[in-house]
Amino acid sequence: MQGTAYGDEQLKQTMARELRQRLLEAQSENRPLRVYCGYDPTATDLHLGHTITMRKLRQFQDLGHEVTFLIGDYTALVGDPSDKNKARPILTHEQVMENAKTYAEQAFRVLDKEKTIVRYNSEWLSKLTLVELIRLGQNFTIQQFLARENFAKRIASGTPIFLHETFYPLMQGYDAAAMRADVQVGGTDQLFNIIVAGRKLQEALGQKPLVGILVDILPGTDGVQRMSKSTGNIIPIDSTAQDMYGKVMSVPDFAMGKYFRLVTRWSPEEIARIEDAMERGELSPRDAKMRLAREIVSIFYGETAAAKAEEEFVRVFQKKSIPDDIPEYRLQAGQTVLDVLVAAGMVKSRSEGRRMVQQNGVRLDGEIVTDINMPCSPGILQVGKRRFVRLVP
RNA sequence: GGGCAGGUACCGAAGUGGACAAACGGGGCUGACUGUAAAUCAGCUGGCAGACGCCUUCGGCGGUUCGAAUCCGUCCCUGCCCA
Repeated sequence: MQGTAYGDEQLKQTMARELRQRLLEAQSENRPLRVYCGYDPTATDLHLGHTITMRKLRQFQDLGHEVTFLIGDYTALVGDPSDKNKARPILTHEQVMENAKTYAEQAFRVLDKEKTIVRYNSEWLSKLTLVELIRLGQNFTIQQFLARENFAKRIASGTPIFLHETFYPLMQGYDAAAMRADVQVGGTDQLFNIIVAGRKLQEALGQKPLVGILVDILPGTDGVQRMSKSTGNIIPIDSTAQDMYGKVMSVPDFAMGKYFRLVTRWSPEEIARIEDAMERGELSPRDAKMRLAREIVSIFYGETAAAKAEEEFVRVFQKKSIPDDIPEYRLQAGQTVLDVLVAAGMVKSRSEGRRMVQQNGVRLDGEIVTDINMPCSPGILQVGKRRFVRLVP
């Protein structure tokens, strides 16, 4: 149960006890536990936040249990109201499937591809009839839904709650029943969906309620809000080692503890050692964060790539030199610096390019560019701290 | 279905006939300082031109007016109260 967060000691104990029981049963029946976690493809990229549950799944997998990576192509149509203070934008099934394309592949950076079952919840949700839905709904009261903090807040602030949003927990709960799951993994925001909805529906359908494994939520690169594509604070899995290293370094110090605990392979003892050393001033927070960044990158890209990413980071940001690989842009005759900024996609518009120059944010071979109309010569063009393009004739 | 209140830029929120590309705050970006951290300070934050200026934008459409985010009509959407 390490790394879990229930926010309620009693629930944690109940779940721990049930998990033990369930393991014994499975053993005596000589079968693995059926474990799953669902991921709604509301965006294209999986990010570090998703990997917490994925690594929990991996642990089960390594212990010989049956793990399902469930793609919530149908639940994504509704949008989970759990973590939002407003309704999600409506996606079409086509958009969802487009997003889903790369989901499983990205997940295999953590999960064992050979041992993972990938399923889509449209498999059973698309066949659910209205009568069946009505029956599911009979297990819940409006009050139970309204008692949830996020709905209560929306009521208080006059923000709409659409009826279809209340279907979400039913749908997710039905997933658990359809798969006859023994264990479901999810973030703490899934408490209602897993513990209230999932378990209840399984019981209603004559199954033994599953054990919920709830893990803590990872904050994004701003250190405060949960990591989420729509907040724009994600560290994507499908990126580069350098990018991942840099993004981890940009996480505020105060959020490091969460990262230590949620996305490294470090033991609680190792984490305690690092935190003590920082506390006593023996380890600078920057160095601790570099260790963190290297650890995280090596999980996804291997130790060699992580070391390389670190070197690159030191070179570019600590020694202020230029990165190793930078995209090239072929200069055309008569182009000014401004033309190139726009043509090479370094700025969104000519106006933005002008602003960058005015604000001393543009450099050519390290020299600050002061004249937008300066004819551009080959060299390294830099915008801000991290946008580089090599200009070639 | 009825009454009332609303729909403004990425978000929140002012503006209620001209000085409005639209106050202010958040977010974002750039610069200074740094450890690509935090905090702080300064600037920028629709597009084209960058000198004047021009174009697109204030839920949609249509009107009134020399001139509309602001007035009128109509439609769509949301909240609250009533049924």
